[in-house]
Amino acid sequence: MSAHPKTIFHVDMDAFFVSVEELYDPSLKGKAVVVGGKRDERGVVSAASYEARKFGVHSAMPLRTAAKLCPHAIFVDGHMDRYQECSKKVYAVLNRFTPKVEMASIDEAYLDMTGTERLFGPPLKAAHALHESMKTETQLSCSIGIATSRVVAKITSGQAKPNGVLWVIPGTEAGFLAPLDVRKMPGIGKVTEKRLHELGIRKIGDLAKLTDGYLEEHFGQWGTAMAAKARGEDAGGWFDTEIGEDEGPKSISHEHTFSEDTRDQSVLEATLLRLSEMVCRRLREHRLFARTMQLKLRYTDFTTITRAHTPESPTQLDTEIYAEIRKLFRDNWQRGRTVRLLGVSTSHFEQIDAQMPAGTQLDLLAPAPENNQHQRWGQAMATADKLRDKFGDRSVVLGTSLKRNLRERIHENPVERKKKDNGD
DNA sequence: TCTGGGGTCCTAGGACCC
DNA sequence: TCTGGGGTCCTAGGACCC
Repeated sequence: MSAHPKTIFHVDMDAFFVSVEELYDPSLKGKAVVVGGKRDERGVVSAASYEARKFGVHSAMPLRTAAKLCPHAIFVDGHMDRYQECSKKVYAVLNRFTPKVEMASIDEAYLDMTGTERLFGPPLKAAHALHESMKTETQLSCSIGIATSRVVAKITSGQAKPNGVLWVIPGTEAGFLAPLDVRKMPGIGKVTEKRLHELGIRKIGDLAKLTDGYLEEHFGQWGTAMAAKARGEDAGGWFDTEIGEDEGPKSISHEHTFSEDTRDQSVLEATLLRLSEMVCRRLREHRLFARTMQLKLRYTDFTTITRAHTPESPTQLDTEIYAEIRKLFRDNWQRGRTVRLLGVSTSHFEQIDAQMPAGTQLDLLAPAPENNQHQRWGQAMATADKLRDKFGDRSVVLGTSLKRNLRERIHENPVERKKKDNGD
């Protein structure tokens, strides 16, 4: 332990999706509520109220299972836009306590509160003030874990749930962690838990006792990191990074599970077009250009494949991304085999500053003749995005001439175009 | 019980280069 | 010509998280 331990808060919203739904429909309060879809739909539970949890319902459980366990539960669809809105309000509250905030997901955040004593007093006092502000300003309750590392803070907030504040006094980390099941450790899931159990390791304390050598032998690099975490240290990887650096997304994806499996090529390709458009729209919102495009394909029997391609030049154009995705699909789909899910993912981003005078950076990305086209299409798509924002996704479809044009470009053979670009 | 959708990180192998 | 070793990029799959 260093001479000046850090003070890390992990703030975790209680039953976030359910609580937000209750804000919109107060009659849900105190009832068994399941967020994620209708009781007879294909899908899983996104969140369950504490009342529903009493019946064994938990997130990631199939909706139909939840309906059997808790027949009187109220099933509601998720509303990501609402959760996103509330998440922003949560962030605003946190940001008043320290600029070193990092949203780890839509409903949880890490705060580096080191050195804020003069402003907010000792950790517990600061945490209670934060807890109070959160309640009054968002009408939502949270739990707060306080510790000297991210790992321990995260585990602590879990122990504090619901609606609690818990502080692990510096120096007592190992003792606090020792009696907990290994499963409580972030990063240890079903599979690793089973492997640890087979080795007779059940508690975090068991883990902390083992030598680095033993763990590395069985789990590689991950093993030594686990041992350090069991002692309460943020050992390498993401946990070791400073709090508050916003790095932007590393991948952007959309996927869709059909309500009924299909082998209809036109349906499958229309879905891929839609997913490509959704992905591209978000690329443009983030002003990102992607190099790697990945297709995900899940058959009825749940076997899943991913196929990726990384061309030289990055893009954010629907036409180009769809053309790649469709090629990957046609090359890899076993024709006639029914499909359960399709997904489109992009990664390997390069950011191109929109303020830059037109034609400087872009020249590097596309050969001269293609370049103007490129820019015009970029502008056209951005305009379409704006229209959709104004009038809604459903009501505004690409105009017919634009659409025809789009179709023509999609049907261009991408391989032929590439050859031309290279001057072959 | 018949298994969503959005992400992150890690591993392992092959290609390719020096 | 009978083969080393390291680094980097790419791909595929999988564990894990909310």
